Order: sequence, then structure tokens, then C-alpha cells
Amino acid sequence: MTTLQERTRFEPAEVEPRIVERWLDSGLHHPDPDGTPEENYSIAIPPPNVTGVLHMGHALNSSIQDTLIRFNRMQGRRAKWILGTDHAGIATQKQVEKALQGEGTSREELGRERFIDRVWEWRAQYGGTIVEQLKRLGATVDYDDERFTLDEGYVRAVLEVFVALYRKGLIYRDNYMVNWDPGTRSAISDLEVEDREVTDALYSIAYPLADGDGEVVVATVRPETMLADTAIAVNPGDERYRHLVGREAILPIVGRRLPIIADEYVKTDFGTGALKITPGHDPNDFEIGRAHGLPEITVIGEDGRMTEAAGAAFAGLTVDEARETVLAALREQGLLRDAEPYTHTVPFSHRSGARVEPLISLQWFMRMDELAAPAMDAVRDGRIRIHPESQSRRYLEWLQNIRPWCISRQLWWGHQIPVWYRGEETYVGTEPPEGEGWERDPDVLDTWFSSGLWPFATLGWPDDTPQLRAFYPTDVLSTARDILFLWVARMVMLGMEFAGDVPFEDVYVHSVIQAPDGRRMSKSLGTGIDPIDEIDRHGADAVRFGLLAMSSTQDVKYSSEKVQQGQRLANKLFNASRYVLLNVRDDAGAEPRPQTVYDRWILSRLQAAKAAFAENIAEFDFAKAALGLYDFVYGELCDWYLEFTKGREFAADLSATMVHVLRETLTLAHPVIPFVTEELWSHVPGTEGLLAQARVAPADPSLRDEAAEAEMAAVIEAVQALRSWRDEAGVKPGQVLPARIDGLDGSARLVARMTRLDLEGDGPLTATVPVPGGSVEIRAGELVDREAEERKAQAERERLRAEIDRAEEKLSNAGFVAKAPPQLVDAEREKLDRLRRELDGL
RNA sequence: GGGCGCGUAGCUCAGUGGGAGAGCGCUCGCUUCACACGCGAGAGGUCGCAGGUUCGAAACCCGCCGCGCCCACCA
Repeated sequence: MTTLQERTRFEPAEVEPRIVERWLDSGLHHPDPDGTPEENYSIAIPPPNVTGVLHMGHALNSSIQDTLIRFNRMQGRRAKWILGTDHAGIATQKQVEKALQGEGTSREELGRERFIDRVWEWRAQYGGTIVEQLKRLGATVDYDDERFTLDEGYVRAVLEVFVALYRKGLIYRDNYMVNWDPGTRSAISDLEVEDREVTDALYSIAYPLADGDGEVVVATVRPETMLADTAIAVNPGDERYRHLVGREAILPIVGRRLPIIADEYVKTDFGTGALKITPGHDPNDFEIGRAHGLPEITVIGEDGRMTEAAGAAFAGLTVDEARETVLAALREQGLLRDAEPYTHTVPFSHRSGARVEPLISLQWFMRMDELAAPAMDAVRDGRIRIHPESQSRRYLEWLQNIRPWCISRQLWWGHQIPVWYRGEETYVGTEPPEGEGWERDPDVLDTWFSSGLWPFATLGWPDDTPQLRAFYPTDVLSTARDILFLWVARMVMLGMEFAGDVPFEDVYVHSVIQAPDGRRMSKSLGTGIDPIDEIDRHGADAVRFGLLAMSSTQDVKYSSEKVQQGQRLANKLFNASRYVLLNVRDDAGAEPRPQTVYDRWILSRLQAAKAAFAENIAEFDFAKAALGLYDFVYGELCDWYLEFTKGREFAADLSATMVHVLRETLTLAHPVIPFVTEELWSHVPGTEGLLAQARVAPADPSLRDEAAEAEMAAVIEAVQALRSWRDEAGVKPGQVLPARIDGLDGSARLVARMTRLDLEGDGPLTATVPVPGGSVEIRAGELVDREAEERKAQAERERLRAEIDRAEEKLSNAGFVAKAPPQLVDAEREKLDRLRRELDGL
């Protein structure tokens, strides 16, 4: 308590480490796996990359989830926030490879086994960082049950799912066009591709007809791929080319004969209307080629260089070199007809930044349509609710048009595909096959394959565990928009297929936080803001409050002001608590014993604040919840209630009421600002244990007191009117003025106290100030500046006359009186009467 | 090309049919016995533009202007 007496500021840096220790020691984050999922509350954290560090997105999402978890825990539910990290195939492998490069070695030199050992070492060294950072934020994730998407149990779950889907015919191997990332030398999925706008040249190239009778000109931005052309296509309805269909052209440089085919895909109004078909290197041409049974030739290799099939003159060249060589040859032969700048979108790898090279290769695919149907139904029939609602349309549209998913990756770090080959034989199983000579498929699974099992694999699936029975399905999944398809949709599909139920009931899609200038927060742009720095500066409560207060259903700019607002809130609560704790009688208890109208008022307002907070949380409106809390603490508790109590004796009744209000306020605020509230809780008389483990009674509408609220609304308005008058009349703040109050009933003395009026004194009339339901006569004679006072009264009369005019005009509008709701018309009449009385009073 | 959203005080944003709000910033005043990371009082807005619906529009509808984001295989 000595610290409370001495300190006038809440010091997060001093308090937070202590509080974190107490929370961790209590084990509150690790609920027993009892009860049913309906009784319990659970959230699976979106697993951060194992070698990642906390960024603003994590900080926001963790603040949201921890607020939900703490709120529900305090309602008395077993609350489990499932913790773990993701092995993040490409990202992690790249980091380790970079480290190896620094040591002058490489993954190839080490070999697969030793390389993977190195990654595990890496994980041991850096994998704990983000978990430690979550503690700084106050996140009560289940630290005692941390999972990893490559831990032993998780591997079993992944293999089990792969084998089951294979047996069901949903997983298959095929030669197919994939997005090849020359940067990581692996196939990547459609979702890992990002389109960028690029200015290339659009070349027009003449292909002579085989019979020597003229030529056909095609347009292309990638002349180097012509080495793999196997046809030319035109639109069947195109009069210009109708006579050519069925004939052949000669591929320049190579000399191959190309059939001229007709296909609806070809646009007549783009380029020349004739399209070269390169099934080996263009996704559209690939489809056309398959439809027409064309050969598939590959001239670009997985290393991004030309292959032997491109011909001796090109083999080994880079794609760019090959382009120049092809163009030079065409120029020489007079076949290059045109070249003009052309801006279009081109796929780039999200992972490596390299330009994606569409290639045909032998990969593992997963058919999605069969699993997509129930996943769509779950959202359509409301078993899963996506917030905001608009995102469910995106979800459904994506699933509607879903395509096969390329799940194999040419990496070493990840879940190795459980498939073995021996000659023509293929074996698929969770255990290696019997016998000699089997060789395992070297590829690993796309990281999102294992992430898709997250909500149930973390709880022990495929075993029937108590954890699974108690916490699956989870309640809420909170995530950013960008992984709605990549991750959320796949969890729904796989959860329904394997765990027998939807993986969560609500999906909350939160804001993306941009830099204060509206650009993306990114390390490379230098626009990133480190949440840990912000915690150091302002405290974890401030950061949590600020992030929640700035969150929305759309992208937001990072607002340091909101964080500072949170810091002020924590400090305000600290000092308000000091005022209460240093004055009340410790033995008075905490059962409220309201003696005055403002006691009844604050108890009623507290119920209103609790109800509003709960409602905002239920609607995932975290900004409203946080700002509503701020408004209650500042605008009702501190500005009014605590001020009203000043000058009153802190007897048992008042002490009990104030302690009650303080306790309730701390429990209300705890989910948002857990540190300061937990710290204060330990000083409140009669509390035991941790606030984080306290039980809270839900808001009770029967405890609202309309009469007290109405009376206090009038008091507050009167006080503000009188203070405003004093200030503008130039009265010194400390000056006590004689006055008479007409109206305000039993609250007149309270108003007088708050505005330094002396109801016993008397003097010549100075001014009359209108207040709700009456007026106040200031009787201070010449104490104040007469001239200023007259100006003020004049302005007030003008204001009243303007308002009266407005009301009269409205009421003289026949349409308004006839069509507006009657109570509104009545209210307008009452207002007019009141305004006239106030004007008369002056 | 399709879809979603935004434009309100100097700044960041609430407000979705009945008299324009908050936080920050700004001005004035205050050593008021919790807090100067404080208290009190103010100034500041043709609610992007133009039309329509309505007794009444910041809000609903149409168009335009400006700004975001997502999806999409026109070489």
C-alpha cells in the first residue's frame, strides 16, 4: 500500500513482469479438459511462423483473442486458447539456407538429413521468441500445451489425413501445369502467386504457311516460348482466318509444322486475332492443348534456363537471353513485324519474388470440389458465421470456383509425402512399406495442408482425447482477411471431413493495420512499427487498448494517439483507485449501500456499461467495447461520481458502495487492460486471488434506475451550464457566489457544491442562468463584470430565440404534425414550452 | 473486366431517417485535499459534388468526382 500512497503514476515497466509471473504461476491459462465444448470456450491461435517475431498484426489479433478469452473465462467458462507455431516450410528453410550460406556451405552439401537436423537446431534457438513476446502482451494462451505443426503427434495426423484422402481418390498425382517458382525451385499454389503490373513488349511475329501461300501473324509477349509452340489457334467465327483452319504453318527458327486450329478462347479483337499455342509454358494454352490433344513440349527447365529441347543454340541460356536470341533471329529473317510497349499483369512468387514460370510437372494434387460443398453449406446455413457478413460472400464465391490444389512442394523442411515408389509400383501409407528397394517421394506437403488440421490436430486428433472432447469445435477463429482462403476455408473443409464437425462457429476477420501514412507496414519499406517497442514506451495495456480501439472491419492506419489514450486510461484508473483505496474504510465490505441519488446513478450506469461491453464483444465490435470502457471510466466514474463523493464523509455506507463500484469497474476493464486492473485488484479490500480468475456476474437490467439517471442527467446539465456561465462571466474558479436555485428539487445542494454557489448567502441579482426544469439566480451584485455578463445574457437570449424559431417552424409544418410519430411531435411541443419559459426567466 | 468499401472538425475516426460527436491538436482559465499522462471552459464542420425519395437526409436511392482493397488465364 505504501506504493499506492507514493506513486501518482501507473508504471507499466515496473508492474508488468511481476503480473505476468503471477499469471503464469497460477496456471489459469491451462484449463482442465472437462465438460463439453458448449460449456467451455476455446480459440485456436493462428500459429505464427516458428522463427517469426511479433508484428502489429499478431499484436492486434492476440489482443482481440485474449480479450475474448479473458472475458469468457471471467464468466466462469473453462477457456482454452490453443497455442502453437507453424513450421512454415519455405520461410524457415530459406532462413536456414541463408545462415548456411554465411558459413560457406549449403543444404546440398549437407544432405537432406543433416540439413533437417540443422533446421531443428534453428528452431530450438529462435522458436521461442514469439511465444515470449506473447507473454509481454499479457496473452493467456495455454503455455503448458504448446504445439508445433511438425511435432510427433501432428505428423501422425497429417499422414493419416493424406492417406485417407488418397484412398478416397481426392489426392492424386498428375502431370499438370503448375506455378513454378524459379526462386525457391518449387511449385507453389495459386494462392501464393501475386499479380504485379509489368510493362513488356507485345511482338507480332509472322509464321509462314506450310504450303507457301502467305503467312499468319501472331502476337506474343514471350517470343522465347515459341520454341515450344505446337499449334496456332483462331476464333472459329473469325472471317479473316476461316480459310486457314485445318491448314498448317511453319514455326520459324525451329521449322516444326503447326496445325491451325479453331477455339472459342481466342479473342478476335486482341492482337492479330491469331494465337500461338504453347501448351508447355502457358496455362491457357495448356488447357487448349489438352482439349485438342496437342503435344506438350518443355523448353524451359526448373532452373529457369532453356533445356536441350529448345535446341542446341538455346540450351543453357536464361529466359531473357533466349528472348533476345529469338528476336535477333526473327529480325534477321524478316519475320518480326511489330513490337510495342504493353502493360499487363504478370504472376510473381509471393515467397521468393521471382517471376512465376508456368511449367508442366509431375505433382501431387488434391481435388477440392467434394470437400467444398459441405464447407459452403456450413456458412450458408449459419453453423459458421463470418464477421463482417460481407466476407462470407467472398468465401462462398471462392469455394464455388475452387480448383485442384497443388499440394507437393520441392522442399526438405516439412511433412514428407507418405508415398514410396519401386519401379512401376506405388505405395501410400502412414508407415514405410515392407520389402527392399522402395524409395520415398522426396517432396513435402504445402505448409497450408498441415495448417488446415490446426483446430483438431492440436487437440490430439486422430486419437479420441479428453482435450478434443472438451474443446472441439472451438468457438471463434480470428484472422486477417488475406488467409481466409489460404487457411480458413481449408480448416473448414478438413475439420468437417475428419473431426466430424465445423472447426469453429464464428470467424472474425479483423483489420489489417497499415503504417500511419497509409502504406503497408513492412520491414523493407521501413514502415514497420514493433509492438514490443510500443509496449516498452506505453505499456501493454495501452497497446492492447489502442489496437482494439483502432480496429474495424476494414483496414486502418496505426494510431499512436489511440495507444496513448489507452495509456491515459490505465493511469486514470490507477489514480481513481488510489482515491478510493486511500479513503475508504477497509472493513466496510463491498455490498453497495447507496445513500444518495448519485450512488444509485453510478450503480445504474455501471450496469449499462457492463451490458454495452458484453454486447459489443458479442458483436465483435472491439473498438466500441474499448472506447465505451474509456467513456465510462472518464465520463461517468471520474468526472462525476468521484467528484460528487468529495467532501462527503467516508462512512461505512459510502465505503462499501465505492469499493463495490471499483471492483466492478476493474472486472469490467480487465479483459482489455489486464495489467493495471490486476495490479489494483490486489489492493482492493476483500479480494482474494487473481482478478484474471475472478467470476463476474453478468449485467442485470433490473439494477438499472431510470429515475436516478434522469435526475442526474439534469444535475450534470445544470452544473455544466453554471460552470460555463462562471467561466465566461470571468468569475474566479475559487470564488463562492451567493445564489438561489429554483427547481432541481433535492439535487440543488449538490449542484451548488459542484459550482461553488452559496445557497445561504444573498445579494443584489447578478444574472439568471437557465437550468433543466428551472433557473439559478446568481446574487453576487457587482462581484462580476457587468458588461461581460450582459453580453453573455444577450447571446443566451439570441440562442434561445433561434431555437424557439426552429421549433415553431417545425410545428407549423402541417406535414410534420400529421406524419411524424406523435411522441416526437409532443416532445417538440414540450421543448418549445421549456425554451419559452427559459427565455422568460432571463 | 467484375466485386466490396471509403470520402464527416487541422489530424485519426464514431455516427445509418428527427436538433452535427469523440480522442488528439488549438485557445482561455485553474498549485480544487486521486491523477498536470490532471481539472474546468471554449473555438473549430456548406457531413466530396449534383439530383431524387421523405413532413424531415450526414444517413435511403441514382449519377458524377476522388481514394483504397479483393477477385479475374485477353496472348
